[in-house]
Amino acid sequence: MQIETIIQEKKLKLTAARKEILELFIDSQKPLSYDDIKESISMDKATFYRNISKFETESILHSFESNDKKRYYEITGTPHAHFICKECNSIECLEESINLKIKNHTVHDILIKGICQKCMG
Amino acid sequence: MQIETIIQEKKLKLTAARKEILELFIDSQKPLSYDDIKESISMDKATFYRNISKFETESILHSFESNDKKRYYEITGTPHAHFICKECNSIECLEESINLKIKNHTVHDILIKGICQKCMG
DNA sequence: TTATAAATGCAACTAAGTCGCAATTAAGAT
DNA sequence: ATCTTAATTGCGACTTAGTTGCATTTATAA
Ligand SMILES: [Mn+2]
Ligand SMILES: [Mn+2]
Ligand SMILES: [Zn+2]
Ligand SMILES: [Zn+2]
Repeated sequence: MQIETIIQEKKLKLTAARKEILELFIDSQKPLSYDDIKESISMDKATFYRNISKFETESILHSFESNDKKRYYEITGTPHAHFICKECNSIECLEESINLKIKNHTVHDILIKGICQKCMG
Repeated sequence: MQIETIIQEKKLKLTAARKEILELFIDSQKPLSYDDIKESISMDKATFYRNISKFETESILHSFESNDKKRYYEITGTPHAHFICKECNSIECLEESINLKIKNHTVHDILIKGICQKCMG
């Protein structure tokens, strides 16, 4: 996944901030919040959120609200559901695809909440 | 569903605020946020949230975070999934039960996000 | 190069929810 | 019926995630 290619395809300017953000998300195996990465990036949070916003409208990233009031972002790739632990707030990408249809509705995401293995003791 | 019975079973004090909150949630066909009902209640928001919190630990209510940064609460009854429209933020209770197991995880809730009938045009 | 629209940093702001504290009240004991 | 006391309440101040206005900077293409 080439950052320059992604940016050029969407006709966006390739800035240092955008490179930093995309590198982080491309390398990450799980969704990240601003809070997760604020120490690893050098831009202002306004810049972070404005770029995230643009990446979302361009479908480069997508996001969901977790249980902890934070929004989590990840690269748009193979669609998959997420498991959120209500106890430790950890998020797992579920690779096993869930086939789910609801008539008169278009399903985009599935979030499953419960207790993860660690927290079950 | 008798409010007095619910309160007494959990050994809570029956206050005016609690009556107001429970009446609203018992009558509602869908989950509600503080913002949805703040005009309909007479207590302070701190009182609302403290009572909601107590009701959640007593399993009288349960809640989830939607797409709009607000938390939604509903009476704990028959377990069911929720559909959240990403466009209009409306929430629907899905009565058709979804059978879903993930090994080494306890599933409590399922949130499905997408586009509702209204928003599909 | 230079022009210019887009992007950035900063600070001030918003909105949902939380907390400390003094005053009030529900409910059991007298 | 009144007293006692822990639980509950209202208020205001606070926290936290994210947003916005504006002056400055920068990526791109003419
Ligand atoms: Mn994922
Ligand atoms: Mn419901
Ligand atoms: Zn966990
Ligand atoms: Zn909708």
